[in-house]
Amino acid sequence: MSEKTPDVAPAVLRNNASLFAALGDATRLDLLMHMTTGEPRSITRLSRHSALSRQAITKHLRVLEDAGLVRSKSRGREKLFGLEPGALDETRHALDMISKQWDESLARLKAWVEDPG
Amino acid sequence: MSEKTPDVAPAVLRNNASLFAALGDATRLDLLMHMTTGEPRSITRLSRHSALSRQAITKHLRVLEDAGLVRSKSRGREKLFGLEPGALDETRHALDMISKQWDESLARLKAWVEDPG
DNA sequence: TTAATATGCAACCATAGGGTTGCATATTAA
DNA sequence: TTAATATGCAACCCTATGGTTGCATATTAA
Repeated sequence: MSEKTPDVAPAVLRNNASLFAALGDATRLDLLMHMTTGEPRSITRLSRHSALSRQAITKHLRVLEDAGLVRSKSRGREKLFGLEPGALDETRHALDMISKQWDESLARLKAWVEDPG
Repeated sequence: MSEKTPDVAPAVLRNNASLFAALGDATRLDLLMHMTTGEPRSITRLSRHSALSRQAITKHLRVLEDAGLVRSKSRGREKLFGLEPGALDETRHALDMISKQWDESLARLKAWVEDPG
């Protein structure tokens, strides 16, 4: 740490690892997108969009729920999944922060960046 | 697809899966944060911050590079890694998009959201 | 009551992911 | 030329992850 820049954007980002990991799967992103429209859906219904088994979808939904991206509610024999409000806010904020640091850092290193090879 | 809402925010997000996956690891987030300060660093230097072996760090750096988050340049016997400008922009944009959809969707379902359990 | 539907649970499988160590090779410093 | 430094490559290991199938159980519809 001998830089002139103080260590902003510290451990913050690190805490988002599991959230990013949850987003790091195409099937789960598909599920999220389907949920981005209309009312909460049952597991069976969400499974219809996919070629995967219901169990596979169930597991993915659990990952999303653990990551706090999704919330579930049991209604009768079915379990409805919907989006968790504000779940992405924190992550977006973290990304904005690091992105800002990024730009500042790069501005200082313009010369190297422009002649990388 | 019998909803009244058209399927916006389509495959876009899906394409970011590998990028999110790359961000979904604490070690890699640490590396990124270290790179967010100062000039490009060699593998050995980046390894010093961690308890992991140089090889482990090398692998992580490769993942970051494949995801387009980082760029490397060989200088003499060492390989320097630095941030890839604008790498996060696309992702941030995708997140903003889905987040917007999210909010709209949730607004429509306020009743359910307010009484989840 | 009976049949159909929606899940949950558990056992299993194969592969990808994260780490390590040892050895070879290219640069740079003495 | 020799020694030290920075990487690359490859073989292994163990565990997590993503999927499957079969069976049990709770609800709802006939």
